[in-house]
Amino acid sequence: MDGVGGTIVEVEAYDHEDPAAHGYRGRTARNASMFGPPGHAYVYRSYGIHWCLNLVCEPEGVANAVLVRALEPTRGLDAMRERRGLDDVRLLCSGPGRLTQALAITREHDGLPLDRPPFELRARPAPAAVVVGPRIGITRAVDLPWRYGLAGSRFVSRPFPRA
DNA sequence: CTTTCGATGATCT
DNA sequence: GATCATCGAAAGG
Repeated sequence: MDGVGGTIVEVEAYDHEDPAAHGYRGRTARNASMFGPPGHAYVYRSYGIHWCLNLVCEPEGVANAVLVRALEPTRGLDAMRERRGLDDVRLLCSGPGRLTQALAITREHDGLPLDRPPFELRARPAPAAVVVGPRIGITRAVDLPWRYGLAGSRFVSRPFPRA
């Protein structure tokens, strides 16, 4: 993504039968890309201020997606700092609205494939240790433990509950 | 440390 | 008219 990026350290799952998901009540103009082919982006405006990035999951035609909530920044740190108006690496991408600002993701990226520029999504070289917990900032299906984080990462948007 | 609250606009009812 | 998968600043302990 334009020379900036990092390692995904926190995501949340949104299933098509999940009352908290945008796709739950069927296809609309906003969530159309959620119903499109897997491996593409679903980007929407949040609270009129922020953008949020989802990775559309299979199967095609079913509204399953994963919200990217935090990255550990690895490339283009200075560009991110400039966009965010911050120096603290820890705060550059530790939140769904923050990482889209740091990466300059907007509605223009909605529906784009994640394996081609400007995106460049790659698999992690080795399996990661993962921690789970309840999702953040939602009002329905609050108890589903569908928030996943990289164990021990200091770059998650908020700490995970202690085991 | 914690809680509260305003910003801001598209989307949905 | 109400809701919202957020953030950051401000105020209170």
